[in-house]
Amino acid sequence: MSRKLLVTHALPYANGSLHLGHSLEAVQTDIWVRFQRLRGHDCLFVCAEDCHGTPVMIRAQQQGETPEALIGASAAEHLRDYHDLLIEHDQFHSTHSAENQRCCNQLYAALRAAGLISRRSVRQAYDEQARMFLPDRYVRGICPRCKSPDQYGDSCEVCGSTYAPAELLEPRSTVSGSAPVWRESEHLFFRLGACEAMLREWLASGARAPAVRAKLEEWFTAGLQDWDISRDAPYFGFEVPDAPGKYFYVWFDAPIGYIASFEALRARRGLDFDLYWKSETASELHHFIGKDISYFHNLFWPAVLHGAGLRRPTGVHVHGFLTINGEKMSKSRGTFISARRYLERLPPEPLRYYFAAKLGAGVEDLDMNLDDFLARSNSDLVGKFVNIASRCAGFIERSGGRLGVQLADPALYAEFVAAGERIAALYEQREYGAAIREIMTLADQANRYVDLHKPWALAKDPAQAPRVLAVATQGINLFRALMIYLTPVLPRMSEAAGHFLGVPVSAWNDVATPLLGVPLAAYQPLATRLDPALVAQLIEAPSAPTLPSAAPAAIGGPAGATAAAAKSSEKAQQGGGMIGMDDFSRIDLRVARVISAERVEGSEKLLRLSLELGAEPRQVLSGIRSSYAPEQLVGRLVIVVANLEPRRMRFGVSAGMVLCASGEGDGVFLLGADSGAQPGMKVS
RNA sequence: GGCUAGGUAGCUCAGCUGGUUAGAGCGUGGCACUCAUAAUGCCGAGGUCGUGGGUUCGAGUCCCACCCUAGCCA
Repeated sequence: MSRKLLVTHALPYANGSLHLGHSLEAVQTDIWVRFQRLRGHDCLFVCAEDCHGTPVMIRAQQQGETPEALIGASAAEHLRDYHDLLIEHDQFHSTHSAENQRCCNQLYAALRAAGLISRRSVRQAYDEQARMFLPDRYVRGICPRCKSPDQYGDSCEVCGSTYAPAELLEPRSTVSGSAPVWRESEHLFFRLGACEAMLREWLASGARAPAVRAKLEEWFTAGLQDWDISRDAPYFGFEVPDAPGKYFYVWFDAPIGYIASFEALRARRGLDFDLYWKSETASELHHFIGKDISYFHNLFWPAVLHGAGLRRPTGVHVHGFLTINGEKMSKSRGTFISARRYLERLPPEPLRYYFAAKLGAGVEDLDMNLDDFLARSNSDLVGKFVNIASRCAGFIERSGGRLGVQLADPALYAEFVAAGERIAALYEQREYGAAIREIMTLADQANRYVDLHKPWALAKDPAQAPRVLAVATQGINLFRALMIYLTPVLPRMSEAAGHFLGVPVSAWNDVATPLLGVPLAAYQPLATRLDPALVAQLIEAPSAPTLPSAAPAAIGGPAGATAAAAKSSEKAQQGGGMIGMDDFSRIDLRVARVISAERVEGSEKLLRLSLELGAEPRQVLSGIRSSYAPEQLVGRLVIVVANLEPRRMRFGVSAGMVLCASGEGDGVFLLGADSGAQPGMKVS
């Protein structure tokens, strides 16, 4: 029976580029959507640009443009990233839209009518110079607990304690730099506490990861607090209809953007609103989100929907965060990878495959180990899966280019078909990793099958020609079954395979009927190995140092350097791994003299070097302790990468890299300069 | 700081309600094969299951403490 589903992933915020964490969520959602469609269900997939709030307003001011211009450019960039990641939204809309304003007003009116809105006064930091109220993140000062300087108004990054901005010592506004004053202002509150019984009932209804359930239980125990849904002018957002000068808080209007995006789609396709949003409807609503916004989606959002007389979500699917090589993604650690940086270098499907192979239904963080990524893509995808088609295609071609009329081993094929339901159940439960393991086990079986029947040996005897064809036909059909199962993950490859097979993959159930007697197109490689050099480039720090921004939420604006980097990396790809002079000249190599060297306490590998390079001595942490004693180094001339982005390590900041040679065996060997060279000289 | 989760072979992960010699894939060593994008098949090596206690006939699996990582604290 065909289900009706509406699916979303979290809205990207208009104040930064998408990174691989966003990509993970989009890919997870897209795979589920494509899977549902392949199973014959009616599945809509909507998303929108999240446009409102103080960060967007301030950033637009800083850049001297209107918020509308900024969010337009951001939406265009995000949409292009999603497109290139093969994310297939039915609708990508905007929270700054007529539809969303209408929806916000309607929901607000309904909540007010239901008695779920209250008003009360709050005391808040106010910047008299900028003439605006300051969100907690825009007040910085000394932590009241541990006295660390320059901490946010809501929590200390050093000691981890949380507090109110008023407790901060020597507070100042990050907008104007002035000391804030405290002012009263009347705000609107959503009475979440009144929804507890309903929420408990709703939470009990759906399947949820144990970790999510435990966390929600904790929130209930702590008591549900009313939620401030208004902000004072100036604010970039929608004005509250019955409260002039007050605006809906961005987190109020953002999830309503899901409805607004649906509305835009409804207008285009003539859909039925009630079928998707009316209370008690039989259609399904699924949200895919990160664990950081579980509170909003598991408490506020269903409460707002229900309070306004609408349906609640069928599922809120929470995923963990993406780490890179075991580390949190961050610019200062050099592990920040934007979606564009990836897409400029590598195709989307290996990434989709890698994410799928590691995703489960739980909230555990997922590590993208770049060596693992390379190995998995090359060995699983190319070495074992695509290889099945590749090794059989030649036999078909030499037998006349047409598949045989029957399978050599129907029982084995039936096993592949039977596995389909198990795999489908895993996709449905979002246990993609388990599904992929299942599929790759089948791929191993397929390769073993071909190995066992040795068509290349049979082909030496012309009398065995029918047998050769039958074995190759079997192999191609096993490949096709797996390609169907991988279609949600690898849509583009599936299309190419459809071209090769002469029949596109159109439904999960295509697997029930083996492909026989039809001509095959000439085989073209369906995937190629990833170039390790390009994978390694993913974590290189951006060449142009990014300017520190006053807006704390500005985490990844479109860097000016990316266009140039794109160009040169394109060249690099075309030139088969060669780089141009441009690329080389971006690396600032310098001669430096070692002033002092010492072992780093607590590390087995590192030496702390102080280098004479320019006016200031420079600290570099170098992993050469196994080969050099500190006293051997003092006074030596070495070569350093001078413009490497400083990297914060557990033992301090390392500002540069000392060049060494190393090979397969033990030992690293320092590069030096002949005598006469002076510290600071450029190496070229 | 409080809370929620995770810490299992070089890497990434499975291990259900505690029960015989802890599994898989990748990587690695050897062999075979040569149809296939140096692909594939077979065989092998690799783990005191974060640390320290405890419960039990028996613990990766339960309890306690601690360490490390991530998220949340509206």
